[in-house]
Amino acid sequence: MPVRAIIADVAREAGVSMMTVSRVVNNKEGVSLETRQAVEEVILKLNYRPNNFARGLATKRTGTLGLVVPDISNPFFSGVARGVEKAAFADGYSILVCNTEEDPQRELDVLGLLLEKCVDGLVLCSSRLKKQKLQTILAQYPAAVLVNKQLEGVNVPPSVGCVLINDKAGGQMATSHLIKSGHKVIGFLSGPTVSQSSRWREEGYRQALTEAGLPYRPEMVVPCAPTVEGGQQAAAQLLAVHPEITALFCFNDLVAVGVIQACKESDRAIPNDLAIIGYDDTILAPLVTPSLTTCRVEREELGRLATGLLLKRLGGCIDGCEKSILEPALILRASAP
Amino acid sequence: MPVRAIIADVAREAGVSMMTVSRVVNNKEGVSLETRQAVEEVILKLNYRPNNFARGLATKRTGTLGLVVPDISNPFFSGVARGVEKAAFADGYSILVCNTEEDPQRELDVLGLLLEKCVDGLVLCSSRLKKQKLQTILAQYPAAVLVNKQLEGVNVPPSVGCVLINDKAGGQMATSHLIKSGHKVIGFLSGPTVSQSSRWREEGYRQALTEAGLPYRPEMVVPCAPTVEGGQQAAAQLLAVHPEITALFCFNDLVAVGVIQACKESDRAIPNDLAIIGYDDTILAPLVTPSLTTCRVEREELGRLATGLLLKRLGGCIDGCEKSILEPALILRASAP
DNA sequence: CTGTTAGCGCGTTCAC
DNA sequence: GTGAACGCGCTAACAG
Repeated sequence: MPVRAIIADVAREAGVSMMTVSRVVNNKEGVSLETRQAVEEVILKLNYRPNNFARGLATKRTGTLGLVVPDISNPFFSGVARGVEKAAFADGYSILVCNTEEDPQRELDVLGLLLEKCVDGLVLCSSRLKKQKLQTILAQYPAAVLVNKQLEGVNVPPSVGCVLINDKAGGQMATSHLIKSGHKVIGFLSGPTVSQSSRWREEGYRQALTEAGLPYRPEMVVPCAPTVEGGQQAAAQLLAVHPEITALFCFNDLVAVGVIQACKESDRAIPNDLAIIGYDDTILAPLVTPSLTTCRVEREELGRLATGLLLKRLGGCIDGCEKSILEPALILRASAP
Repeated sequence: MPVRAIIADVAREAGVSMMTVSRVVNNKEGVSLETRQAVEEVILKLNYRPNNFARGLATKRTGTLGLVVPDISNPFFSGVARGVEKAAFADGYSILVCNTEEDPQRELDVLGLLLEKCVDGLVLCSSRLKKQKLQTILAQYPAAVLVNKQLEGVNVPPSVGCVLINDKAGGQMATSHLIKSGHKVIGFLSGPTVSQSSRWREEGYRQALTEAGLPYRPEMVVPCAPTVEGGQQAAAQLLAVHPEITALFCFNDLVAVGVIQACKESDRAIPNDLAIIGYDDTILAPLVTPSLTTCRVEREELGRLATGLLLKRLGGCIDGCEKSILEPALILRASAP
């Protein structure tokens, strides 16, 4: 690796002071056109690049954002990451990505690490930390935005914002669609019991039933692992006990695919014997057979929203931008037309 | 945000010099047990965290690696990213992730940006840059590893390594499997013509045919967009012209799914009328109907390999670790049992 | 075992 | 319009 030119090299070569070079690099006023051009030539010639570290030391700004996700290989979070990266890059920031592996201790570790790296701001997705602990940590950051996790109460640092998915609306939308199609007995495979999203979706499911004058029956709501297998097992059991069910709303697309497989085994036709609605609109949804009706969550948009909020805060806007809400959209396909 | 304690604060509070604090923080020798404990207490009390920037300025090491991918939301690259992050984190590094959006200019931009951020090393996936340009840039990095791109010749900087997928073996494996199953007329939907991977897979395809004494017929190899639609169109056309084809090897799983859809339209039974093999083993493969036989590429492993190579180089090992090769594995499912 | 000195590369303050 | 001096927070090299 060739030795890198530093600002002093450029200054010497151009016969000016370091200060002048600095002004040119940062596009500041107070340099004559000729001087500026001369310096720029030397910069090109020496292939000079300012050292972001030294700059950060002097300015207290690093131009780096932290992004913490449970697992970057999960399509949901990689979609969010894309949105974050796009928005951040457009504003001159780069992002430091860390996985928590769903492990609270590791989440603590990476949060500490990002602090040492002096990120200007933080986007934290689906935190597993307790509110108390989370607040303490977030307070050390210049600014932070939580995705998919609500933090409420008097002790929330003013620098913390959040972006949420309107899961209640999603649940309601899906359930209403099934009701409008004539279904009267609708089950909900609700995913992990610890999931906040699951609760909100159930809330929407429940409200749709109530508004339509249909009974809410707790035995129609069964938790399951958020996987194909989880959906398959839960559906098989539920349908065995309650064959009167004609439609299932599912926690996510994977669960819905599991239901499709269960139907194949039990020889049920979709959507005639059983209508199915998933959640997320992953790449799977249009490709499985039959294609899946699902609630679309714009993952990139989620990342963009979060980053936008964060950048606003970094720009000085502290109040009035504490929360954004992303609305899901129902995408109709063959499994519940 | 509370003001952050710095090393001087700790030193003052503990009644020692900054140097002693530094030694404690970095677990260096030369500090008595009591002093060490006293300092550690103050560190905890003040919640002191070293500033990685200042440290980097002094040591020339930042503890940060750059990861450049075409698109982090592409499951292939997010899988790789996971592997990179895991391996990096285990060694105390964090990663700065940038997307190129398949745009060479943007690739140049992010490569420059990462240079300014003083990353210790770089993992660059599927570069679209010309060799000449790439070499010039990579030479400025302390160390770099290319994924899925070969860089050969005398001018390759010694600090550059690469990790490749044995696509020829993959193509051969898939084609041989079809031949063993009795197929004699096998087509190849080869994906984008610019793809290096595509060429290697075709090479393997060709070799398998030749070894089995079957003719290689160029008209059986048709390029297509690496998408479901691309596969569907290409398959429809190819099968219309050459109905004698009984098996298709596809550039990737998406293309294979397109072929499945084409078969549905033309009422061909899979695998009886047409056997299909995909590539990558994405999440889709086991879930579509029929499930897809495919060449699995361990994406996380790819990332781990790349990072391992990079870290070795950073550790000083310059020769003898310039190349790693990842072997794909044939996963048998219903589309070509 | 511990502290002092110097400097990493850059931007800010104030002079000229 | 330009430059010199100082400091950001930390560590390497050298003293004590």
